[in-house]
Amino acid sequence: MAYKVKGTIWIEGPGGTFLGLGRVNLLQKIAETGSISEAARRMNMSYRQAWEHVDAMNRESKTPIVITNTGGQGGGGTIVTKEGLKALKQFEKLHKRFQSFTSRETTKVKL
Amino acid sequence: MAYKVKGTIWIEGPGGTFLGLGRVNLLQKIAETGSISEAARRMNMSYRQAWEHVDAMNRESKTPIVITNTGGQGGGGTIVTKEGLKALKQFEKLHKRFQSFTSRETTKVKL
DNA sequence: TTGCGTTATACCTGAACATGAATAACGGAT
DNA sequence: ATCCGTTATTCATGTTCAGGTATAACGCAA
Repeated sequence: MAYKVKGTIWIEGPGGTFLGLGRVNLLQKIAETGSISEAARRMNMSYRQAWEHVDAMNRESKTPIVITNTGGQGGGGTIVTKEGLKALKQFEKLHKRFQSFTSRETTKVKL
Repeated sequence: MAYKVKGTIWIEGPGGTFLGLGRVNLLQKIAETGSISEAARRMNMSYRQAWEHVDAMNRESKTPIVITNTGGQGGGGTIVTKEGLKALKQFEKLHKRFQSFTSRETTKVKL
């Protein structure tokens, strides 16, 4: 069986993508480190790209996904809200079900 | 429910993408018209892009998906093989099941 | 007031990618 | 031999996109 069913999946809000796999990974790193910069560094992602993801997520969400603080001890930081963690967990489950779907479909492909 | 689960899906061969929604639409048009050029015209796709899709499909398939003829009455043309039609139908079914999956998952999203 | 690390934003440049134009090759019909 | 519409391929160009740099704003600590 040389063929594989592959795909990508995401949750879309009224104005565009809300949550995808990349953003979920980023959210996890932010939750761990409390910092967008540090999360970006660990993922080998530019700060700018990370910030744009964060900004887009907040724009697509009624309730904030992360709360950022500028200035203060350590320069500031950002925390992932309760709603952010909830969305994160929901996407993880969705993604697992999607992975089941693709591998199940792969076994069905007869070419 | 403002959020929707969206995604894309495709069948991948050893060397890259074999069949996706765009290629399936193109295959259908080729089967109808017997011509890559005419199919491209009807889809508002450049001939080059259409030809590259066709070439890639044949490269990723053990048995040819389309057979092209250059020269002759009408300048030539291309036909979709039996295996091509089979692959086309299989992808259509896969895509329908994927659409069911995403709409089912959309109802599960609680944010 | 100065220093610090973070958030926030603008700008520039190089690379990847899509597009369109141009052209050759082909082979049956007239 | 010439014409025709198609397949097949190359080239130049334009446009989007990621990357890096640079810099301002912020607010607490010393």
